[in-house]
Amino acid sequence: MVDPQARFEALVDRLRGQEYRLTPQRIALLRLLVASDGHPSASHLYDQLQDQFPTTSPGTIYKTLNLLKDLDEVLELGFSDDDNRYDGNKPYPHPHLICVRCRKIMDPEVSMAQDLVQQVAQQSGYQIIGHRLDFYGVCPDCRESE
Amino acid sequence: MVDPQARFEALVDRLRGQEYRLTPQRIALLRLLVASDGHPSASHLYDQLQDQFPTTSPGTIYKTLNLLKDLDEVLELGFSDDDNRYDGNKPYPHPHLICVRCRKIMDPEVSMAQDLVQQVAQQSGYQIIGHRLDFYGVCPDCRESE
DNA sequence: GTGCTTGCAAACAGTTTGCAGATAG
DNA sequence: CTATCTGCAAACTGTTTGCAAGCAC
Repeated sequence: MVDPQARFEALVDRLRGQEYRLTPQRIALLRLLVASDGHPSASHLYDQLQDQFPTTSPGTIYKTLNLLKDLDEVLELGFSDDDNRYDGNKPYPHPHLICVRCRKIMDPEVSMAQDLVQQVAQQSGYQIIGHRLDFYGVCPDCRESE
Repeated sequence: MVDPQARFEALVDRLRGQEYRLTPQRIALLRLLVASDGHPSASHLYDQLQDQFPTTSPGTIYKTLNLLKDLDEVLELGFSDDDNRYDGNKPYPHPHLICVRCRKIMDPEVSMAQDLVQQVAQQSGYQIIGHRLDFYGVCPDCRESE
C-alpha cells in the first residue's frame, strides 16, 4: 500500500525541510517505522534499536515520535491499559483491527468507515475533526493455537 | 433512553444476587452512575461523593467501578492521555462523540455503526468481540464561546 | 461472627521532563 | 560555532494493590 523507501524519503525530507536534525538515531527510527506494518510500540522500537544504538533511551524515542506526531507524520494509537502504538505509514485516522490475545494490530479494508463519519457529522451537527475506529477480536494465528 | 430508577434497581439487584455487599458508598455510587449521562470520570464521581462521604477514597471508587465492569454492568472508556470515563446506563459498545475542548462525551445516534462492525467481520474473517467508535469534534457550546 | 469492603498509603507503568554533555549543520 | 539532540535519571499521573480496621449480612 505504501512504498517503504518512498515513505522513508518523504519523512527525511520533511525533517530536513524544517530546522530538525537528522541524527543517526532518528534515521534508524524512521527506517524502522516505515518497515513496520504491525504498529510498533515505543518499547518495541527501543528493542529493535538496541543492536545499532545500545545506549539509546526510551526518552529519545518518545521525543522523536512526538516530534513526528506534531508534524502529522505519525499516527499515535493510545491505549489506557497498554503501550501506545505508532503508525508511520498511514498517519491519518483509519480503522484498526486489534487482536485481544497477541495485540497485533491490522488495518482492515472497510469502505463504510468514511460514510459513518459523515453520518455522525450530519446527525450531530458537530464538525468532526478526527476519529478512532477500533475493532477487537482474535486473529487467525491466535484462534488456531487455542 | 434508560429510566434511571429502573437501571438503579437493576444494578442493586445484580449486586445483591451475587455475594456482593450493598454498602452505602456503593449505593451512592450507583445512583450517581445512573444519573450521569455525561460519562463521568472516577475523579468526577469522587468529587460528587465528597458531600455524603468525605472520607471516601479513589481506591474504593476504582474497586467498585472495576467490579461493575467485570459484571458487564458498566462500560469503561479508557484514554491514554486523560482519565477513564464510565457509562453505567449503556454498558455495551456504542459510538461516542467527544468534544476535544471540554471533554464532554455524548452518544450520537448512528444507524450505520452495526453495519460497519459487520463489514469488518466479513472482510477480515475475524470474529469481532468488541469495538470502540470514537468521534472527535468541538461541541456546540464550545464552538459558540470561541 | 465471618469475611467482604473501606480508607489510607505505597507501588506501579508508561510517558514526560530537565539537564549536562555530545554533535549535526 | 551554536542550537538542537542524546542519554540518563527523576518526576508525573491515573490506576492498582496491600493491609488493618470497619461493617454488611
